Amino acid sequence: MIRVRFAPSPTGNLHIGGARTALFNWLYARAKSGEFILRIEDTDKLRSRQEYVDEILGSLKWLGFEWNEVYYQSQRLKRYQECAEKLLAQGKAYKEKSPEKGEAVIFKVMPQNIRINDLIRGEIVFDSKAIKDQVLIKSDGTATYNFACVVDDADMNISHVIRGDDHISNTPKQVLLYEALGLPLPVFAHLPLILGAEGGRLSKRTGATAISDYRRMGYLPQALVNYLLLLSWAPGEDREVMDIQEAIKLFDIKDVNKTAAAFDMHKLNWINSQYIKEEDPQKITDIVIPLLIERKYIDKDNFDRNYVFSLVKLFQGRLNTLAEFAEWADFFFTEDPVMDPEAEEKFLAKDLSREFSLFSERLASLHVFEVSTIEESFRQLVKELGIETRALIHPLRVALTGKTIGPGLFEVVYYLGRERTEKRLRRWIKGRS
RNA sequence: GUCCCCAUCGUCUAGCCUGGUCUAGGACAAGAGCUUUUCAAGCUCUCGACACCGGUUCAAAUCCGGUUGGGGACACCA
Repeated sequence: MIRVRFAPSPTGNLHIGGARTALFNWLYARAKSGEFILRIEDTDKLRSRQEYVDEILGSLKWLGFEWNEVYYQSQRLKRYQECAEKLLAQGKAYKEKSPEKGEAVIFKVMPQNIRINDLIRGEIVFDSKAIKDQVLIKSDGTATYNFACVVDDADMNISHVIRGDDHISNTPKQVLLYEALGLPLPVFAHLPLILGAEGGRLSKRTGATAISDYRRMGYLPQALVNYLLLLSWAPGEDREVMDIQEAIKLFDIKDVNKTAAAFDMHKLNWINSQYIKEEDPQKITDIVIPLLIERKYIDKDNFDRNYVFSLVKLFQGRLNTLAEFAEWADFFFTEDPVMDPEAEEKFLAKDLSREFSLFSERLASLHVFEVSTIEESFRQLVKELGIETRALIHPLRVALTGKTIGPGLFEVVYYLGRERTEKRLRRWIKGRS
């Protein structure tokens, strides 16, 4: 039975790198009908925080990575001490007293070559000369990372340790501990790191950090997972946008690349836009409503869901993120549109009182107010005035929305409604009432 | 500094294992065009890479060595 684990430490939020490690573990378990175990590595009492545990668990759930079991290292201290005692008794470890800190248990590293067989990288050989004696139990009685990790992976029957590249140099230390404790070795697979856009470490500057931030920015979890999937792995046949079930069929940890990949926000945005286009507009409405409430565009207890739904359909094809919806559709929710000064200068500097009031009158006299009849009357008007369509359509859009970009004008008029349209036009009509 | 990992378009990658089918394929980005009611979408096209040097071989992106470059690790953090 394949058993893999994801072992975050709750000293920060779940970030892109961690999410990718979780994804590959979870995916491998699913692909091989194995089990995915979650282990919270909270041995550092000072830096671990409950709020981070909550954030990490929440983000994993949001991404869709359900786990079979969950463990907390803080609850297993006795077990680590027990194993340390065993090594002490066998003379493989010793105690060291330091006046400031107290007594620690330290593992004796014997000179030897250590070879590990990595599923992704093949054989790697280390000389233990470069490895110092390792602290197993700190003087506060808690276990160090490398020790707790080995004891846990063995106790939890982890068959494959899939983790980031940055753990390669921990591996020989851990192998030594497995051997000293007489425990069977798991298979190791070290994933290449994810780099920031400029090639360096992933940071706030090079691409936001926490997964919960991506959620807030209006990324769909399926899209984020799909993008992460494509970093250091390719399904072949030039496939890119693919649902997770398809990925489960095609994925194998052996096919993961060795090369680090840079995180590219552009491509994430593109994939997200593809998913937004395909997603059920009802679901998008569900996601977008809290964003609108947050901006006070709608009232939490009293809003027209159907209206929001219609607008979602209007914008769905042109969004990179759902946060953009709140940004671009703002004029549907406010009393007056926020004017873009440049757009105003360009399209509304000229006096269009006559044209605007004529259009306003035509709208008022419409028996049936719908997109097609609005368009008909507009085209008729333009014809009568003998002007170009665009000469009137752009100023109208700016007057109604404050922007030069957005959905089709007739849809805008329709969903704005007769009253609000007329009110917004009136502002630009001089000397008439 | 020591140890380890890595190296194909700006970015993600296919190809590498099992040399010839590679004047290196796809996607994102960028640029141009079509369409058009703006923006976007969509469609078409363009730009653009085997890090370098040497070796093996009839033949190297592919195998070997070195150089350079990038990344990571060297805690009583995880």
